[in-house]
Amino acid sequence: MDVARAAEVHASTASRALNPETRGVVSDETVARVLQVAKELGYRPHPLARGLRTARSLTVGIVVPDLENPLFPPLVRGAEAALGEQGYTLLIGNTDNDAERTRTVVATLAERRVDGLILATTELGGETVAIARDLGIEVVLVNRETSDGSASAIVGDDHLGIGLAIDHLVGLGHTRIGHVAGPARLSTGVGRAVAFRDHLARHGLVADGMVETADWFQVEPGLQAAATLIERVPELTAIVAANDLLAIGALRALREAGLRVPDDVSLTGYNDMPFVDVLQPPLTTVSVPYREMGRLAAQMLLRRLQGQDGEAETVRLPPTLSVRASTAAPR
Amino acid sequence: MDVARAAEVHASTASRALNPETRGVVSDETVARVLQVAKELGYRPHPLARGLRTARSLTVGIVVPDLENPLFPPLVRGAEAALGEQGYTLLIGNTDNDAERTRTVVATLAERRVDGLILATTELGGETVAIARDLGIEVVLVNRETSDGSASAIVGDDHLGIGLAIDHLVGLGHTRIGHVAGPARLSTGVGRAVAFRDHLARHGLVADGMVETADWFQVEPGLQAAATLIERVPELTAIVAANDLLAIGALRALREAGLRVPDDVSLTGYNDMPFVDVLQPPLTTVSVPYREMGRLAAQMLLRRLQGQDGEAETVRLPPTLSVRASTAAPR
DNA sequence: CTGAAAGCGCTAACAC
DNA sequence: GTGTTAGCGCTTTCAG
Repeated sequence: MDVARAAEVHASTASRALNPETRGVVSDETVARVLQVAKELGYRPHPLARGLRTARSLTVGIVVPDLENPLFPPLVRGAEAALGEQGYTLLIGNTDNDAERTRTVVATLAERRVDGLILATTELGGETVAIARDLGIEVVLVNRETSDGSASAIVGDDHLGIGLAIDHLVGLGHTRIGHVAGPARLSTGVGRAVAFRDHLARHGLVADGMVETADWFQVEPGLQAAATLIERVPELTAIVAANDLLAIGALRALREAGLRVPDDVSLTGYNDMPFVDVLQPPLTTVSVPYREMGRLAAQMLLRRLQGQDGEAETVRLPPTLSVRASTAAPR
Repeated sequence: MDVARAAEVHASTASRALNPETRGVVSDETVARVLQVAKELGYRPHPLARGLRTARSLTVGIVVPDLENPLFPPLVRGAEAALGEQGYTLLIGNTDNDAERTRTVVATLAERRVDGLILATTELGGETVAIARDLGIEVVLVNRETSDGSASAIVGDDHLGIGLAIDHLVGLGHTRIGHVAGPARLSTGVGRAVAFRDHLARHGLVADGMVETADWFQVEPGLQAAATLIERVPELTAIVAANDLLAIGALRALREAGLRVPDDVSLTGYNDMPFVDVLQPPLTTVSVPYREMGRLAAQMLLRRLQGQDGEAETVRLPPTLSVRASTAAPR
């Protein structure tokens, strides 16, 4: 260590002076000299060497199924910002929704000795979580949770979000409200469908026969499901879609059926994806604070890494409703 | 190294057997035994230790201005895929378009000893490139280039892309074509405006007075610029927007002016952002292969890291035209 | 073809 | 408060 030589101290003393944690042990004078010299020499610590010694890489991995799905970038961005503040760097892995790739990606990140892992993958048993745990890697889930709640998670409060949409529609006077649900194998699909039924019941409305399930969170399945729904229940005046892509599909189905939005049928989405505000009509949708979720997930992970392990906790962030022009009072 | 012990060879022999590059030096029999044992023991090499010794981290950083801009995720994803295939991992840094943050992010990644850097930041002198070079880090630019062409870059061929849009419109019979240009301080803004003039000239059409510049690649500035343009040139029958957001703004401006798309005025965008195909009308736009660009940037970087430095080269990828319903023959 | 020895840059345990 | 010593896990000379 050339800094040590230049400051005329031993390498270990220099190391202690450079590290805020151990700095207290060194005399103020020495600390000052070392820092001074380090600055002059433009000293940059070598994280690989440090990591080799301390078994901590100051590195966190984030695993997403599909970065091109507009839901994930804000998550990644929020996490990156929070981690950067604490001197951590973010490694990214994309799994293409493939279980096999998920395993490889997690294995790669584990091999890289990430200190922690933020998992945003969708269809994933507790399996991956267990693997990570075995390797001694802290895990925080984001936008999903394990069924047994054994892992810490940051999720949006879907029950509340669907409630916002329904309250809004009921407030406008709608009583025949349908739901284009997401796939039953995804927790978001099921959860929102359950919430839909709960909230209708709360308002004394019937949900039977008002739900049609799309088998994928995509435009085309949304179109299909919505078409089936409006054919079966022609008297409905509003549709709550389980996400924005399904809503876009529903919008098309309605248009193809000769129905106008919102004049004939009101429509709501979920997620507030970029540019749903420029659709025709601009979509009323539930806005989920994804960036904040990424941020919180990172912070929770860091807290756990800094020792305060404690119980696994699940934070459920409240969404808000972005009211736009796709909803109106029924005729 | 427990693998070595179990295989009853020296650690260095095991190391040689495990490394494909040096494997030839070891007897086939020994190689087989070591690989066998390594497999049984589930041996995973420790990249930090290796990196410490070899001064290579098998890590690449990507710097983007704003991951939430839909242009960047495909870039990152393409890069991640290509790097993963070669055993490299991707570190991500977001700069919020801030020069100061760009410096810190690059510094952090450099400190992490990334082997190479993919830079997708927009407004950036050769400064960052120079810094990285000084630190001995290979750099490849993506979606931008330095003015002097000193750094390797993968970019879209904007001149060709604008040509596709104009040829399409001219082919439909349009002769009075306007341009909503992007900001003059961005290379994409200027480049596309120049291309617009070139291609009109090629078709013997006049560009004078047909260009209006938006001062930001956003919906609102697009609306303003388009409004000004159609007021000044009411006889125009088509607008080429310099990007999709500007096109969405133009769509609104046209609608507000009581003009229908494509009946009264045809409209084209640029980038083929997610969901412009679900606009009303679906937008005809120039589709840029961003994922492919990310992929190529990563591959070019890897090639340079593997020694074949050579000259800096700029690859200009041809875009394609996605013809949708926002363009039609003039009345 | 294989073993021995050294060292990448840093930090932790142990002296003094 | 500071120096000494050792070692993280791996690769790379250098011998033999």
